[in-house]
Amino acid sequence: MRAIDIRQSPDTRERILDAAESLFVEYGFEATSMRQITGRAGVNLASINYHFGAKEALIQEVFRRRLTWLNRERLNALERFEKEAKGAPLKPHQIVEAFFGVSLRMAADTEQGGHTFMRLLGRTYTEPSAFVRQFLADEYAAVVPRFKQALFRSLPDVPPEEILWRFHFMLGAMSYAIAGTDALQLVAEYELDEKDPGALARRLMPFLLGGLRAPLAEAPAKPREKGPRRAV
Amino acid sequence: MRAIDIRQSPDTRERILDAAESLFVEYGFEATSMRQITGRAGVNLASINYHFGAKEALIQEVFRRRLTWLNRERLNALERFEKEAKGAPLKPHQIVEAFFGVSLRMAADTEQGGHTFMRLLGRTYTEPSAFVRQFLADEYAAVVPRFKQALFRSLPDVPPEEILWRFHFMLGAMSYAIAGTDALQLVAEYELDEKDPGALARRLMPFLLGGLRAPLAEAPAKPREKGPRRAV
DNA sequence: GTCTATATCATGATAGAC
DNA sequence: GTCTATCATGATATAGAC
Repeated sequence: MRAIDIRQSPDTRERILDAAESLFVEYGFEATSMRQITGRAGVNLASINYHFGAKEALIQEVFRRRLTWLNRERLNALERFEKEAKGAPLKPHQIVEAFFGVSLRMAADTEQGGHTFMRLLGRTYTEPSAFVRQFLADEYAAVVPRFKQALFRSLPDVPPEEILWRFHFMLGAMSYAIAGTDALQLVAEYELDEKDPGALARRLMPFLLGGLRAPLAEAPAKPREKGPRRAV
Repeated sequence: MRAIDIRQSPDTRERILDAAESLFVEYGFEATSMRQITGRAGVNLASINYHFGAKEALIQEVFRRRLTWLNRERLNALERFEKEAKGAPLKPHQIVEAFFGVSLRMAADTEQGGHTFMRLLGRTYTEPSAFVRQFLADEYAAVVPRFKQALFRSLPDVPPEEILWRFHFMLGAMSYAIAGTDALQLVAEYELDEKDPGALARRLMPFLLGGLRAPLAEAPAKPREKGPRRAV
């Protein structure tokens, strides 16, 4: 009968994951040493290898722990809307809400580490490391096709290829908006309303929808078939 | 009277910068060793320290070399439009063209390494390393205020704070679109028209403008003062 | 300016006592 | 499961001959 040591709860494994997550955001994967991680977690150096085997496996577990949940939530949200719609195509704002709204809500959670994780995730989309990229691709394999289909149905007049590009652009705007909070200071020397965690979502969602529904650009070289040629 | 050695031109210094630039994109700053750089450049290991002093200084020089030019081009483009306008506010699309169009044109240059550099730059906005962030902030100090002012004048009905957020979002969409070409495969398993270097600009610019000019979100809690309440 | 050789240090990983 | 001690490796940086 042993009392739980307060300083040790949550358990070692979880403490390592939390410490690694926050350090990866601050310094990146490569620049973060295992000594830093175990130092911040207050555990022994060897415990990382005991619990995870190697640093690479630890990195993957940091992502898996939250990403699986996040993607299930995204699918749940999408399916709720689809149930409501009873077979009709969804509205673009519903699809955007299901995918990006869920992410932004996670990013607004500064208590349980959701914010930290979303910053990390955002930076990781442009991460060069091959094994991380492969890992992300696998985790998204179940989600992305569903959202693509929903967007195609929702915007039948927009060429599918264009929709994919814009999905890509939206992902970029969001990732960067979350990950690059520091980069925000490049643009605004004074502080914006960062303290309010909901502010980002309220500002970003209209931007995303505006971009998604923007009028199409005209084809590059091919001249219009009808109507007069514009004089240059 | 000595003939120029073909294998050695351009000179050592430039070869190091080119090799470093491409390796930084592939592996990141920390993960790229000086041995890799000198290896790819075909020069001696010690030559980095001879020419640049330390790795950190090399990193800065990789950026300075192109970023100074890029930002001057951005300002030139802005000033050309302002001259044309003769004191009138610029159109949003002109400002976006001056800032992002110039970047995208550089990103389309796959011959002289502009593409490689813009990918690197995009990733670096979310770079954790403190000295890189400081360096970027200094390089942008002359440019950003000018574009902010132009945007404020161009969109007098949009609150300045909102404009800054949207500038931030645009920067994110572009950075990510350039940096995360690999992440594009997350969304589109088949290849989009990446080969055409102008395609990105043609697709991205409408998206950016659509986001920049999107209707404002309503204030969160504060109810509208005029007009009927919508039934939920 | 360029090379070889090396100093110094931090890293990821492991062996083995407890 | 947790610790100490240690290994092997690869990192940045430099000294000194040419």
